[in-house]
Amino acid sequence: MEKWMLIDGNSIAYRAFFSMPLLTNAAGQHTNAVFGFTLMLLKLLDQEKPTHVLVAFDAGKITFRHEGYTEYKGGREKTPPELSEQFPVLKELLNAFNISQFELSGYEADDIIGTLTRVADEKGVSTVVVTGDKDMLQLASDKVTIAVTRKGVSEVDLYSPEAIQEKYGLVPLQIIDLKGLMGDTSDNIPGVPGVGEKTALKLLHEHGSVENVLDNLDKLKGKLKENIENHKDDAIMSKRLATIFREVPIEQGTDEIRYDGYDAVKLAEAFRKLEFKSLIERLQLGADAGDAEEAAQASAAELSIHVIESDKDEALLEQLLQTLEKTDKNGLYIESVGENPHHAELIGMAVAAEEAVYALPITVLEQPFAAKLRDWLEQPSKPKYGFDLHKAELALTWRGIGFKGAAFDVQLAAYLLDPTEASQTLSGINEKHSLPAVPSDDAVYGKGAKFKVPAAATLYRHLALKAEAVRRLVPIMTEELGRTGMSKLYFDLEQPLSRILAGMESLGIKVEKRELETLGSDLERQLTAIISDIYKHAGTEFNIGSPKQLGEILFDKLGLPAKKKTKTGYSTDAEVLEELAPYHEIIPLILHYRQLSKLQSTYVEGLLKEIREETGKVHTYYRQTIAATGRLSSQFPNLQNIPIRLEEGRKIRKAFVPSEPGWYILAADYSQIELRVLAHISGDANLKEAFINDMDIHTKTAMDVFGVTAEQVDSNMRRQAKAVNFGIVYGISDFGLSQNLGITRRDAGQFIEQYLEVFEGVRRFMDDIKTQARKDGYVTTLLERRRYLNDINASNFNIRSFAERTAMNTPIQGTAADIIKLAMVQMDAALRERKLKSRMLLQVHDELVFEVPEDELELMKSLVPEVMAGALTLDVPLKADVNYGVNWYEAK
DNA sequence: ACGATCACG
DNA sequence: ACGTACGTGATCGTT
Repeated sequence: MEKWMLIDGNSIAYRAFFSMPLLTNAAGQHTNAVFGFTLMLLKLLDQEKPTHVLVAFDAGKITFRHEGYTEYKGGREKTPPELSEQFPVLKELLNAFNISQFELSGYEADDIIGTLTRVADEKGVSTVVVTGDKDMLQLASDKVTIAVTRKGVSEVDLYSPEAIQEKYGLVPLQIIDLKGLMGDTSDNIPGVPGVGEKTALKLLHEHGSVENVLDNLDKLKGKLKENIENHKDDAIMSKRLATIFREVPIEQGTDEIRYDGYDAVKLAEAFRKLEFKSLIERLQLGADAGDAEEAAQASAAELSIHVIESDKDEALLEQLLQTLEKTDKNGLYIESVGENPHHAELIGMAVAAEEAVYALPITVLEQPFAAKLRDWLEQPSKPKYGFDLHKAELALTWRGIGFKGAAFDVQLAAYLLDPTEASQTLSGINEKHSLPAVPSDDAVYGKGAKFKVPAAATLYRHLALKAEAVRRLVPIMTEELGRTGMSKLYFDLEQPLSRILAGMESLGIKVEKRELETLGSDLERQLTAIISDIYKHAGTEFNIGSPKQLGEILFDKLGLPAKKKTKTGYSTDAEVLEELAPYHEIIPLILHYRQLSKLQSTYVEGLLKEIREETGKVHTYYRQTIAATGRLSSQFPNLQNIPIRLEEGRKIRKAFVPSEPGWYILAADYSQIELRVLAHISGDANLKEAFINDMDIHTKTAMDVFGVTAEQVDSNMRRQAKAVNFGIVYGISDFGLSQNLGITRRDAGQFIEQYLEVFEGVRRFMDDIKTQARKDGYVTTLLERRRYLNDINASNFNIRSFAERTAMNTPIQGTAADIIKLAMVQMDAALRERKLKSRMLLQVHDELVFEVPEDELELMKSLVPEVMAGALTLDVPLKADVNYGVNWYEAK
């Protein structure tokens, strides 16, 4: 027997919102309407046991009811942003429930439900309609019952036609007449003034319908008669407005709203995100929310853990290897201590295979009896499923142990699924999926100064739990990547790239110690001179590097005007100092001091510390799971921020040299990749044309914005146009541009307006991407990389504006990141295929750096830009410029 | 541990 | 009216 449940989504969400206190989760997302909705849903699913469920939503603001009565729903307060931000969340949650949703442009939820109840009546299917709106009572029939929420949302009153008769003395269709007479302030339906529920009911009991009341006006008298006479048309129109339209063109069959129960894993994940702990418990959706350690012990107890410590355990090892032979499903966890994998100490590993987990200290791998396990690690054909295999591979490599055959990395997958998720720990990912708890690393090892490797047994148990968690997470995350359209991005791009990055990092780049030392002593001399000069001007010695002391000297002692303040005191940043330059001779000295001491401490001393004694190389660590846009980041040392803009700093690049005598450094960088990407994704005809003709984009922008010819563009106009282009990429605001150019907000605003008039496709993109972000709660890049924007519907202007700029910037910056990553994978393949000796060393967001032997120079000069430009075909050409020299400085 | 500052794209 | 450009990491001084 079919049983349908049709829910008026907007109405219930509204009721829930106003009946619950404002709840928020840790991410600042309001959740009260979603919570109330869920309580109602769980209760009614249990009570009614429907076989089919549909939640209908209103779509858009304009419905057919507005035709002829534009004020419909006019007086209504705007939906509070705290509520509207919950709709995307609610819709996502309904997906986790496996409940169908429907909305149709131009119609309200009422009409969709009205249409389906008509179908239900025709088919004779027993149906319950859930709403907060008594208007819907007009749909009641012997098959259709209306559940109207009462006080909050979890209690409902059920109305059958009999119940309506009993309460109002009306048949269901007369509810429309009731509304026609009394009106409805919330929908701005006027009705007749002075007629409320009581009078309307009396009139209807006597005359039956609005029309009959109007035909029998002579039977009325006094003020009532006068009011109805004067508002005849209003009454007729109000009745029309209150009538639910039951002929909505719904195409799909009702089979599509079948409800077969929720997906516990998805639902648990959704509840966890929303922090509905009580509901997780109530539905027994996962591990108890109790003590993590306790839970870990409980799950560890169920887990059979075998420790392999010496050749006495050879039988266990054999058992592990046999299991690995039998099945490709495994979970590998390799533990290292320390942030820098090039220096990390490996302390142990665990492999989960089928029902058992095997844990061992890394030293075992170096013993002869474990040679086969080492082979397994080194075999590309033996798939490994792990967590942060990139780091593991590097740490193993430094220990002389090879690693090949990475098949899936839970950390990398988690990053793609939500690149902004702060907790990229295995424990966090595990918890998010409501799997048996794994204690956090902090809990086991302690953090910061308290870090300590625990006793062997504790360590093995922890590693075993992590390996087991990996094994369980792999299929879940593989499925999630598929569901979010990111399988290709993961398997064809990010995963291959992680191997390539590990290779680049192990290779390292040579840095001339002598060159840095020479630069350093030069800086030292200059700094000594500047420091004493500064002391002279200040009349006292102080720590110039202390913003606090500097502020006191400048603003208190020397009496310079303070411009900006920070949380802790005066701001003394370069922007402030530059404004102060005309007031005192000390200012340029301080700016110069800052510049030189930065070079000295970060780039000379800092870099020297990173050079490996044995090889003279530095080995950066590219992190693939940090940047929210999909870019890489670089650490220990950061080789993505080596100075270039000022000549003094640029000299640092002279120290970066090829590792083989007679070779060259070759650097290729994309030309205007972000604006080219913008041209493609916005489809702006003008911007596309500019790149198709390979014009100087800033000059072209200046021509269009200022309305002049190429010859008339002076350097200042070009500079301003360049700033506008930057602004566009960042998600423009007039204030931001005015700051950058030192002009008024008005002027900046006019610039932007001028720009958007000429580049109208860009304007459309900016508008569309924000709308789409509000609807979906995330934005994507060309390769479907995703970034969630939780704040896109925030009520706080600042927070929301930030999210909007992010919505505009992320597809641009992120697509550019996609493209250079593609180029890296293709370049790696090209070097292998052609068996070239040249090596890819560095990536700096839009630039790739290689070391190249002389006999490959000519080839590489054409190959690299060719591969980079051809990495992805867009509607505009991509372009890469190439340079080379005996060091990185000369490759310009 | 955190904020201010400044290096890069 | 609200007050900001997007994305990172290293170093220093202060708490």
